[in-house]
Amino acid sequence: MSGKDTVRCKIVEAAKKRFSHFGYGKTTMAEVASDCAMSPGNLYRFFPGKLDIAEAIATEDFEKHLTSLRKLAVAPARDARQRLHDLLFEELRRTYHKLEKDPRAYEMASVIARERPEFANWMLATERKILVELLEEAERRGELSCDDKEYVAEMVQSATMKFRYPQLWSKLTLPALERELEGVLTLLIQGICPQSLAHQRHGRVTTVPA
Amino acid sequence: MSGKDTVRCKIVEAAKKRFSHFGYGKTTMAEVASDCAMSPGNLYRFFPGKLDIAEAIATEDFEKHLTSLRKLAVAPARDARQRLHDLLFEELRRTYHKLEKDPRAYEMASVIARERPEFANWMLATERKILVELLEEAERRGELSCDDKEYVAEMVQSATMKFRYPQLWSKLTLPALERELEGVLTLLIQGICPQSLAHQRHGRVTTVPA
DNA sequence: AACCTAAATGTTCAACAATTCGTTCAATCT
DNA sequence: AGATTGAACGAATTGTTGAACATTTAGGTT
Repeated sequence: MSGKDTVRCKIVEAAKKRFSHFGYGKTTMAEVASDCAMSPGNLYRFFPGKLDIAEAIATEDFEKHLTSLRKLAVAPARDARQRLHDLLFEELRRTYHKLEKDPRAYEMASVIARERPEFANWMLATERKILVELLEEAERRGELSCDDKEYVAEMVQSATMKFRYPQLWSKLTLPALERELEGVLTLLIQGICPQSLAHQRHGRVTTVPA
Repeated sequence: MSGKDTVRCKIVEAAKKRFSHFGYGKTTMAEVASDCAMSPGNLYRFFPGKLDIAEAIATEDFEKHLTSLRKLAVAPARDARQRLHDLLFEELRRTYHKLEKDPRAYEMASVIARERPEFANWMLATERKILVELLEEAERRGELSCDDKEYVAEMVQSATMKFRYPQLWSKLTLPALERELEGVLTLLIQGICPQSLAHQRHGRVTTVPA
């Protein structure tokens, strides 16, 4: 996205340090500017505003996250259920730990979510594409089949909403959240009624019971 | 719960009018008291505090809701999927319309949720009992079977969290929410992979594919 | 001309003051 | 004695004001 040592990148780095150390609200444009040895006004030649710097940081972080999700979605050694498990748990743990370790991240997340709802939508839609990839790969391998994968992916996201920004919606601990996610995942894969006890054993899912 | 024209009931009725007309925050204890032709101090012989009056109103309302949910959970003419559908949709529509029609209700809901988290937990647990009833009834009828019904009920609630206080977590319209809930419900009942295309047709669920 | 600065501007925010309101309780009434 | 009152207290809320801040822009520098 942004070249290595461009001015733009310098600004993002400076802001990253300030934001994570003092928080978004307590960081002034003047401080970020002086860290880059420039005047506050000059920042506006590179970013439309303060929020856009925060968005750039969030985007950079999210892109990193995405590549690891993409790997999990099509991992050769794991079956469909395991891959979905890996994906959802990676998501849960990443955001949980991020918000756990510094409450500054929480502040940034809520400011962006409030002021730039379209950004959150973009992230959701991007991750949905990965879910679709997972479903397509599963079909290719004959693990499961469903016709409208975009729709199914959307519903999976809807059902796992609670685990996306965990501490925004509940005060549950990570183990409690993991237990719930495991349960929801099982429901999503198998339905409420375990159709075939044999297949259920190893969580294997087939298109048509043998 | 509370007899018809007791003093306690008079207070609740007066508060109900004030709260829904002016909002919880803009209603003073003095006003409620004067509506009941008594002094502010006397209210405290009947309620520990202002929040407890709001809680009494919410409880009364919730109890009404509960009886209609209980009927839906064991309706004789409908199969398990339909009953779960009815239950979840009733829940969604009720709260959506309640918060739609007067934004005062929204204020009350969030004050209670913030100040009295145990109340929200109690509501969730009470509704979960109804879900368990539904599952037990389904097993009796041979519609589906699962061993730990308390656990399954908890997971169903977890997966449908988004639809419980709709406008608290998204700006979606009612039709959009209904479409999503329908999709999540299907996933929960059938799992991602439709095991038997024949059974899937009418959304019928059986314990073991014939 | 491209790049940057620094002062100007209008908005946001925090600290403080004033007021209102929930709650208590000593006094009053029945 | 038990029920009720209403003045009194402190917590919370509101209103206000001044400083701090994000953003703009008129200039200066190379």
